[in-house]
Amino acid sequence: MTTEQAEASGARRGRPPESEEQRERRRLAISRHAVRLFREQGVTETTGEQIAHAAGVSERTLWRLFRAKEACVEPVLTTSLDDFVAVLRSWPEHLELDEHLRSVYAVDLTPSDAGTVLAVVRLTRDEPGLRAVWLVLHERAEPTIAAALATRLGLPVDDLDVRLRAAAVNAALRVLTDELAWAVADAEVTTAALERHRDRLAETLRTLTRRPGGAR
Amino acid sequence: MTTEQAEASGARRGRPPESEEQRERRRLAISRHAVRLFREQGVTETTGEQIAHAAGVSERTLWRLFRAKEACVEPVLTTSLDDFVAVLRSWPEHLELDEHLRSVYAVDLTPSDAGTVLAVVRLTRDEPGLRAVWLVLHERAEPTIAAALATRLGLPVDDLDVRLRAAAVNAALRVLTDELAWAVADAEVTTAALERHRDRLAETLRTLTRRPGGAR
DNA sequence: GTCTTCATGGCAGTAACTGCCACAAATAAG
DNA sequence: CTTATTTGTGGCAGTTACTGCCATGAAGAC
Repeated sequence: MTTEQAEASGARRGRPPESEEQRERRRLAISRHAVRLFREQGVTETTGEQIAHAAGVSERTLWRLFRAKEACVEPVLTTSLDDFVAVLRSWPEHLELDEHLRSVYAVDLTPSDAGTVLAVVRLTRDEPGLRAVWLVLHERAEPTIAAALATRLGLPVDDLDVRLRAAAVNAALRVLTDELAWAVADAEVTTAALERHRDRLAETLRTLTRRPGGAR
Repeated sequence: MTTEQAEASGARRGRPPESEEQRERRRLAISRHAVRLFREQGVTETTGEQIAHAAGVSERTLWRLFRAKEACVEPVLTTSLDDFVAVLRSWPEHLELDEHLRSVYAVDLTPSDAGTVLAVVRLTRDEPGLRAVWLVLHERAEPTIAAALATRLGLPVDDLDVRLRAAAVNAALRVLTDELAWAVADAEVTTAALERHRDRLAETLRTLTRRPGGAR
């Protein structure tokens, strides 16, 4: 039996590959260790060996899970973006985005990780490598934002207007998350701060996501 | 005479430091070599040693001028952003931004470098390191954009609304430049393509930069 | 049990930088 | 001109961030 046939029929024979979710969970666990070390001693002062050791994994597998040292913060940072994207996906037809946001977007960030995410965002100000990761992650989320807007506006996903709106939404999310990160500084993340953040976001997105022509 | 006194009085004593413009010109010259090599053989296949040798400089001084291999494309890429920022700075009070753009923004890009810049932008699609540089450069231009908008709107530069608009303008510029880069592909950059680009940019920025309240 | 596939860790190697130092270049003062 | 002073340059050693290769263990199907 050739390999192609084995793949064609669902007949799997050896050890099954690790599930995507499991892999992501492992990456997230390592990511937390990396973030802690980066906060404690700075990025350049933290070596890959230290991260690997702290996470209880060999340096070799660390480089298999992350292409670069700075990429170790990706899983923590994406929790924030994923939450926002999830809200977009659940956007019902009969609501404007700002209304939907105010109703379901309780926290913008998984509460348990909110402080950690915002701490990393603050780190990105002085660590150029981390800033680059933050920006790349944001841009990576843009097609998903565009997809949501496209269905909403009844336009193709690659429509230029859709992409421009998605980029604007994305930029607003970035600026406001930065603002939130520095507003809370190193203090505890309060519900009030998160609500203020959510309301500002809703207000900004309201004008960006309206259907052209005004009336529904 | 102590050092502080020497600095306080303008009495300089040794070899004068290189001017900022001269340094930038040298960086740009090296940048063109790096871009050529990156296009010919890919980023990972190009070593710092090759770039340094091609530019006629030692590897040591290459690393003094650029913090990382990927940063070698910065000077070429910034020519494009600088042109746009220059237009913003010359924005007169009596015009809307789209009108101003259509009147002075002849090419968006220094003609001599337009093709090179757009080639690098296309490279950023598959080279994550270069994409990160492109995004970081864009964000670095944001405060300048915000400053122009702030004077225009009569608001402080750190005002949140100003920063949000600047980010949106910035995002639009990025999306449209990407679009232009792929529209022209590897063909010669035509005037028609550049005009279409400029008009789309003007159209998009029109709504983003209007003074609130409608009437002038 | 065997066979197959997948993940890990170790080890060697390369490339990307950094620190240090000696030297050349450029200018002012004597 | 010589001397003193400051700045840029190149060479070399050293560290760190990775990559390729291989042997080994783990997790299933048969």
